[in-house]
Amino acid sequence: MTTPAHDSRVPEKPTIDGIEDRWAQVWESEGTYRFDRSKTREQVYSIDTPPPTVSGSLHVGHVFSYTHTDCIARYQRMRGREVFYPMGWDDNGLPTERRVQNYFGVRCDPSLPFDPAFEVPTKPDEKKQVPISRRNFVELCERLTVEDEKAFEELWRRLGLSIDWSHTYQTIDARAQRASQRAFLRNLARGEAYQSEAPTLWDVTFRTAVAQAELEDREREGKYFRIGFPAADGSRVFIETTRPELLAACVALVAHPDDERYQPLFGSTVRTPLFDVEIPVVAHRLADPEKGSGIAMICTFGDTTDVTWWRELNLPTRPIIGWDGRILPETPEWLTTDTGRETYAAIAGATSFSAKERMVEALGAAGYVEGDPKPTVQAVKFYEKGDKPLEIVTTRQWYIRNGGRETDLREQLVARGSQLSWHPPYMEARYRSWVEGLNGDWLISRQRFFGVPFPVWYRLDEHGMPSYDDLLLPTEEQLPVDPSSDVPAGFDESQRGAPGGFVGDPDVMDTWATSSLSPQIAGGWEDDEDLWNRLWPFDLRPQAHEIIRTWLFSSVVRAHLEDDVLPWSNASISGWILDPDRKKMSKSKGNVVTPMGLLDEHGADGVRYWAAAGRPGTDTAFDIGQMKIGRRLAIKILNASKFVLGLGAALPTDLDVVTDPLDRAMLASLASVVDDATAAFDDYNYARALEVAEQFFWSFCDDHVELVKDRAYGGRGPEGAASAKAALALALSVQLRLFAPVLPFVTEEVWGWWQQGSVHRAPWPSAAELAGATGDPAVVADVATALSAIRKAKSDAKVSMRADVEAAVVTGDPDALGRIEEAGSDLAAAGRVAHLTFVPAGGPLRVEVTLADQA
RNA sequence: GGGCGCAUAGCUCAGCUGGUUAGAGCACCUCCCUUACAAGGAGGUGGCCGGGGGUUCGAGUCCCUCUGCGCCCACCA
Repeated sequence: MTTPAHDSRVPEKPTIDGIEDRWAQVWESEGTYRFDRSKTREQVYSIDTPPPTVSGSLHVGHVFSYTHTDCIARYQRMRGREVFYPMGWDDNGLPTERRVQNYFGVRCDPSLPFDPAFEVPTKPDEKKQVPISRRNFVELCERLTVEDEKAFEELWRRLGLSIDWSHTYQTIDARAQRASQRAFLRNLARGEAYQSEAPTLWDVTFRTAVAQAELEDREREGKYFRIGFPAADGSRVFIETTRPELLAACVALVAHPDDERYQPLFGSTVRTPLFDVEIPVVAHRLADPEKGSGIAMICTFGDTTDVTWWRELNLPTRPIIGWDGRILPETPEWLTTDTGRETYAAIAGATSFSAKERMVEALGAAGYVEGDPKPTVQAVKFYEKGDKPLEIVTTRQWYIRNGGRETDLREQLVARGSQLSWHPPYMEARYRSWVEGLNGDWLISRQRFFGVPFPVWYRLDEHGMPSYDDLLLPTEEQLPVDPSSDVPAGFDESQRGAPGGFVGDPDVMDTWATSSLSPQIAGGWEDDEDLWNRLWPFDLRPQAHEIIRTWLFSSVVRAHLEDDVLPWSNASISGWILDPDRKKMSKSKGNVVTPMGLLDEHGADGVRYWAAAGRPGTDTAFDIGQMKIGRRLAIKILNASKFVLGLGAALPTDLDVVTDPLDRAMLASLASVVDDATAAFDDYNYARALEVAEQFFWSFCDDHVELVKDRAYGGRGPEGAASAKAALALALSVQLRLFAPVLPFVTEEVWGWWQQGSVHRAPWPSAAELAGATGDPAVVADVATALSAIRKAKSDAKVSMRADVEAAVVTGDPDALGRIEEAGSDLAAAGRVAHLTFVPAGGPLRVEVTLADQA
């Protein structure tokens, strides 16, 4: 009994145009990728899908990396694992806020009351943004993200991601808020979360604190000014600084303890120019004798080194920069002289830029500046999403311990990184160097609006001042809560802000504080224990390399603290898309070439082919050419399948019908391809799996199919035909399944012509199903070589491949000749050779071709 | 300053644990409308495998070093 032979389901003119929408609909209605939650943990393969930032643009980079994960998901599914493949949307946080501001022309002013009748400006004016209440603002955020998420979903479906669309989440939705708040409360209860009033890196544009992981250095041109500080004996101590505007915040001068030039000064004091504040000269190992004059001024705070000095040397705090990045308007109390107070008045309220100009002018006029300013290029810390240098201001913030201050925890987290299987392995180095280089705990609070609020209220004392040690917390059952509208137990709304009452924490969590819980959110942690136990810990975290320090590390921290485990066993790291000029694909280019446009033009399978050809972790050039090749491969699969099935080929129930040596050799060769592809996929190397399958496929089409064509048509009797057709059908079935993870549409299309069900739920091919074919793969290679030689003779003679050959004499070593002779009649038929003879001889394989007279 | 990665045909890249004359696609040249496919097929041109040392019977493949590029990290007065 065999599968029904060729039937009318094979179309006359097959095409790949338009098959994406058709199959996407079938997969949806059939529930092809629906997660079966009756399966146990051992049967499940769970993926912690990266939630894309929906307020960002749809970019070819998305298509690239999400295709990689989909290939793995499809492979695991065919291997028989029940794949949990959810989709999340990262919609909370600053990117959305910024997009809403620009899109609608509004800005959030938390002091305004909610306006139920608010309507967005008809013409957004970026210069004059309309101030609106926090609730109005959040509603606009939600309105816009819904649109963005639709666009992403449409793209993902069109690309053929095998996601279970019944498992989606948003990082702003109630489930994500509940998980974030619950995890935070547990961190708090265990002492892993704490608040602290401390110098914090601060973005003056967004007016929020920024975490170490969100910093980036940017080169900036600056100038060193050489400034003299009057010493007690009337001499001057010269320092060099790029930030003279901070002079009023100077609390000490510092030099290296071994620096003989300055040793006599340690313990003495100098006075700040113009401000006339007496400050000590101190010693610290971090002072670099090679830099500038070897002695530096310490200000509160110019950079993070200042913070270290300030902390370790117990220096006073004299901040002059406010939350808006401007010099504080009030004259500080430590300035006591008239000149000092006048000088300060001249810079009060100024931006640091103009304050610098005014200070340089004043210092110069008073003769404190020596020489001309020296230009320099310095690396300055920026918030990665900001465009003004960060300042350091002292604020009260929430932190989670991440090993930045404790050796034990840090070592545990480094060890977690070693337990994780990295693909490719060298990516672990980025993790380790980041964790080992941490210099503080994880700052998770942001002074923003569209995020998960801290589930915390503070009791107010009789003067209406919050007591930060007296936290009022919700129970886990109450979550999620918004402390700005919800009321703590035992209070009512009238007590908000009143003496003896309460006040809500105004801050929201950093977006990483939520997305670090993506497996918990997607997997139903504490909300759906039944689901959770079938998934946790996850099998795979796919992500990009630039967020190892943020998303990957913070996720490891949360799982380590909560459950003392790794959140997943594997991490696969994708590279970037590069411009043709080897630069990271820019936003502008990404917008010109829209992902949807690429899919329209090259087909989803074509685009996926390009993506899957990029090695794991490797930055890959954006290459339309590869997409065209992929599209051609898909069309070739369609046509080759049409041919095989058009012969009436059907899957054999017993491999004994495959009697011909060439057929058996081809199947044996395919078996080793299956082994290679399987090993590659097990190693998360979709690119290699594709490569070996593709290589086999082209030679299958060019050589094997051509060789057996005549026999399959019945040219040498029914037994030979049956062997050829059975082998072709089996090879087709195996190859369709090999290609299915990368080219889901065309393989499904062909599968539908002759098989039941979806190829994507069919078993991954195994060498075992080809084990009956105990052929010699060398036969394939040798016969192909001989066929090539005959073709070359025709090509050289500039005649058609159909031209008749009078005689072909094959010479070579006896073993090879024996192998070719086994397929001699196929070779003669494919080459149209009248007399094929074999002459054993030394040396490489040769074929002497005598063409028939051309009529 | 420390670390990671990359450097193979004009272009984009394979080359797994070292083993016969180094591969693919694109591009280029020549030819072929052949009944699966002209959105195709056949054949061909093209490479001191970044430079220099070393290990080995044998190195694109391992070691050292240099150069160039990219990225990550670093306390950037």
